[in-house]
Amino acid sequence: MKLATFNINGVKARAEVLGRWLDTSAPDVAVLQEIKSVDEAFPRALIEDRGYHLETHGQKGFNGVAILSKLPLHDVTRGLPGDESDEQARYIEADIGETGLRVCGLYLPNGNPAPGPKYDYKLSWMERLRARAAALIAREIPVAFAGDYNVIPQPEDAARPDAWREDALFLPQSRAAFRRLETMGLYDALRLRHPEPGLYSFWDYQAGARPKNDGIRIDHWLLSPKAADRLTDCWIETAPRDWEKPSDHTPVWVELAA
DNA sequence: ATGGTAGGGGGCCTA
Repeated sequence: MKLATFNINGVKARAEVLGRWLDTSAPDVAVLQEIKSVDEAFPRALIEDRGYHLETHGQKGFNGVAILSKLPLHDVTRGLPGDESDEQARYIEADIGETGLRVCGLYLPNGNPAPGPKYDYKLSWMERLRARAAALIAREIPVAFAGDYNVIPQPEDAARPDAWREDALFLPQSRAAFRRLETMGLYDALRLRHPEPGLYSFWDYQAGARPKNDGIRIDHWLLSPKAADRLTDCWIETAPRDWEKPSDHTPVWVELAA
């Protein structure tokens, strides 16, 4: 079973890219971030006409996540538990068919400028994610947390780490919170298979970042022990970043044994 | 040190 995470940066602006990607790469499951659409305006036919089940958690203007799957989606949860006052649409969970796998799609807050209230929100959101992960890991089921974490875990995850030293994506507290997810028993799938530097999932639209390969790795799959046991491969699909009218992110994949 | 690009919504915010 092949699963991908893809920050598409606007589902309506990305209809052509998304359709082409589903047709050619054919994920069994995909989580999408930054759909930037309310649920009623989501172009469902784009997904459903290709044989996918679809669950969305959108809001007006920005943020918004979705999960699509060839197998039916069960027990869908919208919103990250832990703060009833949080109205930002950044999190969705669902069980995949009868596989026993639970997939969590997340769009972690950017956090800039730091310090400030946006950075405080990022760190508190990461603490809520840690608590949610602990609750799901305690069930001893395979769980996969995938999405745009807006965290550069290590210097080798950026072409120019020094340019990010003061950025919320690379500040020590952000990296420590990400490491905390790993030390509690979640595995960074890409690093289980690929220790080499220079693997990126995001290139800014500005300043020719893509042709210069001035990228960062911020889209991740974190796997619970039982999900990591099923991992057979993990890779970054760079081609869609070079298609016409691309997202600034590109898909990151895992293959899990059924 | 600045500005460079993109999407969405509506005359600016977020990234």
